[in-house]
Amino acid sequence: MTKFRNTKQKAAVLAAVRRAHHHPDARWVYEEVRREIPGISLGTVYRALASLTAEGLIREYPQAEGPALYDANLDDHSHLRCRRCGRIVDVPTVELPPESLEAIRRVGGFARVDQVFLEFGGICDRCAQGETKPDGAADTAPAGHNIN
Amino acid sequence: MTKFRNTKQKAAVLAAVRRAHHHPDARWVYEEVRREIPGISLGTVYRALASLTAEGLIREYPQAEGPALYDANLDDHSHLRCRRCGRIVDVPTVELPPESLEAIRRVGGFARVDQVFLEFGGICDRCAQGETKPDGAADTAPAGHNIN
DNA sequence: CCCGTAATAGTAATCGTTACTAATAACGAC
DNA sequence: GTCGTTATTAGTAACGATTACTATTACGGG
Repeated sequence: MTKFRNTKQKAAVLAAVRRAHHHPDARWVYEEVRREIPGISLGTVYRALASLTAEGLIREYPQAEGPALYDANLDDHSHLRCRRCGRIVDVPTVELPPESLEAIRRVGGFARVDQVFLEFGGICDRCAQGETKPDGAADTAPAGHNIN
Repeated sequence: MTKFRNTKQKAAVLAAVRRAHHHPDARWVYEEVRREIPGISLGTVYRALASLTAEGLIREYPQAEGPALYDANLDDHSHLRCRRCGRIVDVPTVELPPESLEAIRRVGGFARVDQVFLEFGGICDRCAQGETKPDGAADTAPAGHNIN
């Protein structure tokens, strides 16, 4: 095990991530912690976030587009993202049938398949309210599988 | 609909993606096309890939880490990635039970949930061969859900 | 209280990608 | 075929997110 030290910068970063009521990125944490420690550097925030992730105190969600997000919620959960406003909410994880994973393992020619990365996309209630008839085209559409 | 023109650069990019027997990134396509059109610029490759994606001729898979990958396989499929060597193979999509999606929609407070982003992780056969007893620690471990 | 060394502030550098510019070439009209 | 418009190009600069570097500071075990 590597040696971790408890600095006030790291503590402030952890506190900021914990009090966030969303999934903050490094920049948000930086701005937040700066109110308490004005001289902190962005690099320190990045290092603290990486360290806290390594310590298992927070989770890191690198995104396909945009900066990585951080999450103080360590419980098993998936993310549901509104492709209109980008808002992300935590939702329970969906268990995949073991036989599906076995089929995937077999057809993929793998020794084992032991990770599932799952995310959901849709339109949140708020965005659905002020919605015009023709489904706008400026939506975020990451790689994945559309249904309906 | 926007107007698309057929240039030899774009055709060469499409051909390169189609003949790739893996999921190439922009750099690979660039090097590949350069053998045919030495003067092509990397920016043109990026623009061609974006254009072809918009035309629906290829698919783009932006990744959490590293460059976006491109795929000429338009069939519905998911990706299985070896966290040792990074190799990605296509596997059939797993259908999620509609009641799970409905539960997710409800608990998330969304108007609708119509996208699922799914990826699998594991160890491919090749990497499992030359494997040392203690499960090495230098593995790629993106955000997701571990099983077992 | 002291020392080894992890962590820091500040800054430069990296990587993938997009934006900009003037020049070129597709392609529909004639 | 010729023309004109305009999408596309080559080349390069700029961008955002992140990491690397360096000298300095400060944690925390002994």
